Amino acid sequence: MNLQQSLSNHVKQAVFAIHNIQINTVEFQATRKEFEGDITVVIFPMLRFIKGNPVQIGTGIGDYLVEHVEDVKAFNVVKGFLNIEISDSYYTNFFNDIINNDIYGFVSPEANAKAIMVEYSSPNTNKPLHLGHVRNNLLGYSVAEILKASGKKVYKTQIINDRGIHICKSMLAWKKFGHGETPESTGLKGDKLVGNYYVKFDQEYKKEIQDLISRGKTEEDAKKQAPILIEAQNMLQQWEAGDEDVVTLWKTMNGWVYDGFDETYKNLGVDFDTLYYESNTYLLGKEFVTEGLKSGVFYKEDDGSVWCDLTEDGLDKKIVQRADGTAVYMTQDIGTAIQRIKDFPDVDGMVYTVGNEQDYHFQVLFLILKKLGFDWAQNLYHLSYGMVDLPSGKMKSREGTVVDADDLIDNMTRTAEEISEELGKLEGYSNEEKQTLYKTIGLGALKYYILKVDPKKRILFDPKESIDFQGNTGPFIQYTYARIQSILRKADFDWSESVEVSLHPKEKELIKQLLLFPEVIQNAASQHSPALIANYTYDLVKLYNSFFQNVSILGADNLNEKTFRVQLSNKVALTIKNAFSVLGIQVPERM
RNA sequence: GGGCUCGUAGCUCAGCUGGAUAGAGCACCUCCCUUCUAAGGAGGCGGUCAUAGGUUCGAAUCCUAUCGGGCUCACCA
Repeated sequence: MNLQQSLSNHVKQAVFAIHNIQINTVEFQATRKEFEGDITVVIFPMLRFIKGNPVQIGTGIGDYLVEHVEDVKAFNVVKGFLNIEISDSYYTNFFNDIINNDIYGFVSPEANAKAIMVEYSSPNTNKPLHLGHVRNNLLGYSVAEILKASGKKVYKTQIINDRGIHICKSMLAWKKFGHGETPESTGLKGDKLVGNYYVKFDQEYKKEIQDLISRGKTEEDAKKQAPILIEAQNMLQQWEAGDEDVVTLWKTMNGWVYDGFDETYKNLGVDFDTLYYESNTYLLGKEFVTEGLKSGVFYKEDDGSVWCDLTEDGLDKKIVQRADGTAVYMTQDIGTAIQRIKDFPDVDGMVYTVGNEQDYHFQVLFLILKKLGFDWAQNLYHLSYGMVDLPSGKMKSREGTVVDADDLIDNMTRTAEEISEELGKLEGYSNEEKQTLYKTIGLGALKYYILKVDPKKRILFDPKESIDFQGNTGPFIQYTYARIQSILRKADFDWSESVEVSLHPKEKELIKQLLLFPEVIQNAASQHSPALIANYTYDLVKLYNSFFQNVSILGADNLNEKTFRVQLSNKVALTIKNAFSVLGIQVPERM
C-alpha cells in the first residue's frame, strides 16, 4: 500500500473519530514548495459533510495523524489546506526498497493477459517516408512500449497500402521512362527510386493535361482523359485481374520500397511484430459487408452500392462498398481489423496511430465494428495526432516542401557532430565511437522534440530549435545521464550497501520525484501519451542538476552521505534510462 | 453551413480527474568554472490563461455563446 492510500484511510478514521462522520474520498495534492510539508489534504470538500471552520477541522485531523501515524512528523494548516510533513525515514525506507529494482516502475505482463495491437506507420508504397511519418512512427512505437511497461502484452503492426492507383502510377512511369533502372544500378534507396517515378508520372500527367487544354478541352475533361492516366487505370484493372507481367512488376517495385523502408525504420529504431497488406485484407472486408447486409447493419441502394446509416448515432450515412462491388477504404479497414483478431486471438483491443485528418473515419469505423457485434470493438483507440508544420508553412508533397525522413536523420546526426566538435569533449574516442554517439544525440534530439508535445496538438517543427541542446531537450537529458555515469566510474568504493542518512532537502525532492515514476507510466499508458513521460523525465533531470550543482557528491562529508548520494545518482540515471527506453531514445555512457 | 479540435509569457511548450501567489525552456539582463562533465547552476524581466457570460466555497481546467486557427463532411486512400 502506498503512502497516499494509507494516509487516506487514516484521514477517514480521523474524521470519524472526531466528528463521527463517514467520508468516502480524500483529496490530496503535493504541497506547493512555498509551504512547509510534503502532502496536502484539501479540507474544502469535507465542508459538505462537516459543519465548521476548515482550519479547526484541519487542525483536528492533523493532531490525530501525528499521534496515530508513524510517518507523519508534523503538520500545519493554511486556510483550507492541511499540509502534512512526512518523516525522512519514510523516504529513505522507500529508497532502500527500490534500490535493487532495476525496472522500478515497470509492470510485467501476466501470463494469460489480453493483448493490444498497436498499428503505426502504415505508409503508401509510392513514395519515401517524410517528417509526418516520423511523428507517426515515434508516437506509435513509444505508445506500444509504454503499454508494455504498464503490464500489457503488445503486438506492433502496420497496414501497408500496397494496392490501388497510386502504385500503378509509379509502375507505369518506370516502365515508360525507367530504362530498366534498379536500386543497384542507380545506388538509390528503393523507396526513393520508386518515389522519383511517382513524381515523374505527375509531371507527365500535368504536361498532357496542358496539352489537351491547349487543344480546346476543358480542364475537367483533360484531367480525366489524359492518356497516361487512362493507361494507369488500365494497369490497375490488369493488376486486379492478376495479369502476370503487371503483378511481377508490382512485386519487384514494392520489394524495392520495402527494402528502403526497412532501412529507415532501422535508423529510426522502430520495429514491427507482424505486417498486414491491404491487398490481403480487402476481400475479408467484403465478406463482412455481405454479412452486415444480412443482419441489417447495412443496406443496399438502388444502384447496388452498400451503405451504413449512422444518422441515429449523430453521424452521416457512410458507403462501405461501391455500386460495382469493389472495396472502399472503409471496407478494407473492416477486413483488416477482423483479420487481426483471427490471427491473434489473444488480442482484445487495438490502437491506431493515424493523423487527426482521419478522426471521422475512425469514429465511423469503430461504430460499424460495434454494430457488427464484435466485443473487442469496445477497446479500439484512435491515437490521433496533429500535423507537423514547418516554419515555412505546410508540407506539401507535390510542391517539394516535404522533409524527407532519411535526410532529416542525417541532418540531425551531422548537427550533433558539429556541436560536439565545437565543444571538443570527445578526446580519445575512436571515429566509430564518435559516429555512434552523434547518431544517439541527433536522434535523441529529434525524438524528444517530437514526443514531448501532446500528440493531439500540431507541432511546429523548427529544425534549428530541435537541435538546441539546452533546456527541455533530449541531449540535455542524455548529458545528465552521461555525467552520472562518470560519477559512478569515479566512485571506487562499495556503494551497494544501504545506509542511514538524514536527508538533504534536494535529496528529498529527488526521492519524491522517483516515487512518482510508476504512476507516470500508468497514466501515460491510459492516456496514450509519451509526452507525460518526457516531461516527467525533464523534471527529474532538473531536480538532479540542481542537486548536482548545490550538493557535493563525491566530496561529501562522510562515507554514509557519499554512499547515499552515489546511490541516488545511480537511481536517477536508471530512471532516465528506463523512461527514455519507452520513448525509444538511447542514452550514452559518455558524452 | 454541420461535426470535431486547438487558442496559456515575444517564441516553443507543461499544467493529471476543478484547489493556495498559473510553471519550464529559448530570447533578454545579473551573478557562479583551482572542487564530481559550464551541453550546467542561482536570480531578474516577462501573463486580463482568446473574449463574454454561467456553474461553486474555489475555474486555465466544467457548461453555453462569440471570435480566431486547423481538420473533416468523396463511390480517394
